[in-house]
Amino acid sequence: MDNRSIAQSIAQLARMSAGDGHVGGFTAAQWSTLRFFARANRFSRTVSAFAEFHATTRGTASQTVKGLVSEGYLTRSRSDLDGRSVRFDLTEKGRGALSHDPLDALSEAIGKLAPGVRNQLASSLKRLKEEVADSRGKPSFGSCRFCCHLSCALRKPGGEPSYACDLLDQPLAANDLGDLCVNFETAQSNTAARSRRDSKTS
Amino acid sequence: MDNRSIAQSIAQLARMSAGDGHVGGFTAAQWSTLRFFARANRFSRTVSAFAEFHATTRGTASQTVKGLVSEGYLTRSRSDLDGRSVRFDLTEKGRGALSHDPLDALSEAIGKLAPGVRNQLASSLKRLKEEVADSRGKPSFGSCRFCCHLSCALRKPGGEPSYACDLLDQPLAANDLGDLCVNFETAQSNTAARSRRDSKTS
DNA sequence: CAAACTTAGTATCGATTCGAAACTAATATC
DNA sequence: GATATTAGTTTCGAATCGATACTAAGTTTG
Repeated sequence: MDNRSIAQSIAQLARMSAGDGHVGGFTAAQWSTLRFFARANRFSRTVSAFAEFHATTRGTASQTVKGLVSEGYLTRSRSDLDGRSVRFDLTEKGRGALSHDPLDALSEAIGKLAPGVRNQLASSLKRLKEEVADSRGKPSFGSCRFCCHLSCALRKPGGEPSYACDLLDQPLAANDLGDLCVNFETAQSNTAARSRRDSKTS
Repeated sequence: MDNRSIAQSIAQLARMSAGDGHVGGFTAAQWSTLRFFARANRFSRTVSAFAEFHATTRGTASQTVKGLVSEGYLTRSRSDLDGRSVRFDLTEKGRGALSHDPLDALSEAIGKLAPGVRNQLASSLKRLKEEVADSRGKPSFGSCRFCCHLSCALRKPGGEPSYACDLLDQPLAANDLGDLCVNFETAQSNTAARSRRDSKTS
């Protein structure tokens, strides 16, 4: 089986699972939006981050988000620190909608894999995501748990550790370590993210 | 990493790679169409099969195919055996267009994986595709090589083997064994395909 | 063998999505 | 303080989507 066939399998699998049109009252774009805002951390629940994640323009992303806000699945709130920034949060209604996510068919199939195979798959996908994102000069959206900007400190010996993001200089709750972040970066080869960031802070 | 996150990774990876809008002069739907007709065997290069593969309706699929025919990337020819059936074949122009496939970024990333990891990935994806397709009662589009309808005969001892499809009762060239087929079915659990077929031939 | 049904493909419709580009407003940089 | 950048929105036309209705060829069935 050649590389192209495998790549096409991934594309087909995604298409098959997400459905492309209306499933359960939402379009594919809307499902993707709900999923993103359910899994993104508080630094990443913005139109821009979602546009990056979804590989679309901010304009298109804004439209989709706007629609979901007006239907009560997301709430809109301005940031105190940056007057330009707007954060969107999933409402209870939004969280409820995700219990009928068409992607669950794929999740269940993944759950049936042997644990070793499943983990191998997860790590391969992570690797591919980083590779492709890097080649396009885009962020790959990983979780803080595997990010090089995560720092961990022990307040008192034997106590529970406290976490923080070195890049944004913000505290992180243990619960949030699995959430997606736009600023995700690995210690290794994330050349794209590095150059993107360096050009900013130079 | 939970099953949902892995599923979302697959969706994101596909989206990231295929791009969603115009890349290199083609829309996402057009790229997907070109890719399908490049890899499907002669029994499967139809509007219906493509609609199944692409998880869309025949109407939508017909539109996309029509556009590519009028632009010279596909040719249209009626079947001799079944007057309803129409087959579409990639032209040289179409084949040339695929040399700039945006999915190649993903293919290359896959090529960088260690051989064992790569094969494990391929087999996991195959498994997932079958599982999800089965749960939706749809075909999963595998290649004849792994299909339970493939039969192999040795004409003369020491000579090259000849292949055929037991289901359609048609000969298969050795070259075509890797192509995608709508009628793909494994010996194991393909209950959906079986019931679909059985209800037809009962 | 003819009526009823199924299958393959096409056409048309309105809703939605898409990217591109123009725009507002807040923040950075120089 | 002028200029550039960033976050988000709006508007536009083109393309896609699913739903539905349709034609024509093949199958089943009574």
